[in-house]
Amino acid sequence: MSTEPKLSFKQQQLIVRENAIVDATNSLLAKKGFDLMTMDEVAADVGIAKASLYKHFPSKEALAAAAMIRLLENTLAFVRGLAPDQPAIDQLKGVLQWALEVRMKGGLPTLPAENTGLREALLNNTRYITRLMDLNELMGELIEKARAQGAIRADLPTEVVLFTIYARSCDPTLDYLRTNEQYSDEQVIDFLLSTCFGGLQ
Amino acid sequence: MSTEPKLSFKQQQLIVRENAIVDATNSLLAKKGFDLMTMDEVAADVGIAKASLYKHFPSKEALAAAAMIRLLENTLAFVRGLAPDQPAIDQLKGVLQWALEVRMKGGLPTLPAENTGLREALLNNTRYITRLMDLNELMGELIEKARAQGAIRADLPTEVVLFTIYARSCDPTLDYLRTNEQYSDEQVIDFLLSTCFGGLQ
DNA sequence: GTCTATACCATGATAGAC
DNA sequence: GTCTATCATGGTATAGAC
Repeated sequence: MSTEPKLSFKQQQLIVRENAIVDATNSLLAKKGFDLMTMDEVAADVGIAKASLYKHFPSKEALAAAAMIRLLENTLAFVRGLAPDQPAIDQLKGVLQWALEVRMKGGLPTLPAENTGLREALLNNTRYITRLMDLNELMGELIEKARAQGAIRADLPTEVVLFTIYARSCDPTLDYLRTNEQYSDEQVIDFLLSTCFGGLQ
Repeated sequence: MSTEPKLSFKQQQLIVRENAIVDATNSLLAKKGFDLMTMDEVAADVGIAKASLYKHFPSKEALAAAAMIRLLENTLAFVRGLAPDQPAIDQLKGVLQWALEVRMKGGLPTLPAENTGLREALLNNTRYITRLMDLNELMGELIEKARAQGAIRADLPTEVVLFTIYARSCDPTLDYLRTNEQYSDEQVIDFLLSTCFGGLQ
């Protein structure tokens, strides 16, 4: 993004360190969720003392929000990088597939769960909300384009389609099918994609 | 179920009290989730002291399990009461619709969230597991019948269909659409049912 | 079996030396 | 900015009187 060439060594070090912290947070958040993740664990995972964590991030909420914001920005970058001449419906499928692949590799679900302390914190985080609204707008345009092209049912409001795709990216079915070890990761993703867009019937 | 006619007054009182406790647990569990629900809240909601709670249920996990088991047993009763001559696909839709209506009225989602302390406790609760396996079997039979009748895609394993329906009964889309207040409860349920079985396309 | 009061512990957050 | 050591809070669970 920024093109300033000269960051002091100390500044670079700081960025690397903070990335490592967010990485650990990301992983723990995906594995245990916000409420069950402890700051002790994050610190231990990064290999620093807990007090040092608080020099970088003022609270558990802020730390988790940083991880969620990074995910959202990656998602935005992916959506902006989609081939614009591709059929809109294929672009939408590509977004969901990408989100599911991220989750398979230990990433976070796109949306925060409802019953978690994190949700309220995120709603008060303007940076997060801004990114989310940007994503909603981009996705909304794709959905309307796909509908105009006859690839999405006309009786479904844009909003319903949008939430349905978001929800599918967090679908617990992924975890259930994976613990079975009966299907490959690719198959599981195919199942989720095809049931989301094509339905069960 | 049991047909013994004579329960002492004290025993009846006990049952009523425990039902009230499970009611409160159910409601709080639906609203805040397992980790954020506190025993103080449950006690306050019922109108008894926290210590009294522990005379009825030995732990928070056991209390939450009781609520989940009651939900499972209600679900089983509903499935067993379905008209057997109805097309299997309609019976499946009926189950999902019923589960969504329960949730709308402040009930619990059918499955526990992954990242919650409750999940592990439930996996060690034989009573819960037994009920869950019973339900899985009944639903599995319905799914296979529906597939034989050509109403379910032949390329989807029974397991995938089963989990997809379960997951849909816990779908966060319901909450998101409801906070919008743009659609009636019936409309929201219709959206969820039709996207689940019919897909987005 | 209900209450009040409390033990006990996990965990988010800080103090203060280096 | 990192550490060790500590505080403060809140929440599960229990003791003991009635």
